Amino acid sequence: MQNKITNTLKKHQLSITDSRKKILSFFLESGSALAHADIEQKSSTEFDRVTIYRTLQTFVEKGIIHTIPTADNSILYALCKDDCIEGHHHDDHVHFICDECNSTYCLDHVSIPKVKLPKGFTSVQTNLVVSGVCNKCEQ
Amino acid sequence: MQNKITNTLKKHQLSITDSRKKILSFFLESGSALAHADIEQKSSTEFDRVTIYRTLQTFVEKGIIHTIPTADNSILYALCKDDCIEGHHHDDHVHFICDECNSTYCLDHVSIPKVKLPKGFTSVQTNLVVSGVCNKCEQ
DNA sequence: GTAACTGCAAAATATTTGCATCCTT
DNA sequence: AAGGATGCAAATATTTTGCAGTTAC
Repeated sequence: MQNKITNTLKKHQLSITDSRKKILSFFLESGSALAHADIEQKSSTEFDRVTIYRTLQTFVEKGIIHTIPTADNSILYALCKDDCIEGHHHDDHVHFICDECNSTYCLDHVSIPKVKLPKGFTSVQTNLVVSGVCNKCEQ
Repeated sequence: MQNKITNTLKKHQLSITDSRKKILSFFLESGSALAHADIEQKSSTEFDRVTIYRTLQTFVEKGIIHTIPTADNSILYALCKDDCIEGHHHDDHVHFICDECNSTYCLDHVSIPKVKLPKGFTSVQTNLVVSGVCNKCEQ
């Protein structure tokens, strides 16, 4: 785990610092998407609010995480798959938000179907967010 | 136009006030989605920032407008089609954001294809946002 | 040693709330 | 007249920026 973390940071030419390691581990452990507030809560007073902002921003720029648009306007961040190149995300997968537990998942193996746009419209990127009940809350 | 506006407000049991009429007219005129900031800019000093917040919130509650999640975390609002019932939006259509002119459109006639979710996941709502180049910026 | 990163303080921005006043019905 | 809507002020929350001190390499 610690190895995976430092490797990821190294691969993106970021220096290995405590806050970066910690924040990255939050994502790996949770398996779901996190909001700025989630991280702040998890970390308590370990590091500064500002550091979280800057770290998340850096991670997005480097292609380690990506943002997920949500209906309620909170920004969510989730780990990118390995083939996200710097400045060029491959986010064409489905995001799922559970209405029960409020977790957000990247359904990487569910791909977004092509949609037919009206004449004159050209698609560059597509974002699909499904909300409902996840497999943990099901029953 | 003025008729349509007052009718819409009446239909949702809202009292007809200047700010509501004005804000509703912005949506009808623009034809695309608007952010809080857009409205503030259009209205200049006609009415208070707080009134805009409250009006947008009321409109969303009443089903006159709905929010659109965007990647850059700005909240956008757009008119609902007539069959949005209070507290129960029918937003299952595609939203399109133009990277050139930054306008957002509701493509009401483009429906969202069903996606197959992993076992245990149940879909309640689906949100599809496509970004690219719109028909006005095309060429 | 140097460049990059962090923490703190503070500025800038965005959003919410309370209350008195005004407007719609 | 009564209830709802607005404006203003202020409280709260969120995000950004500058700079000095610290840390990674």
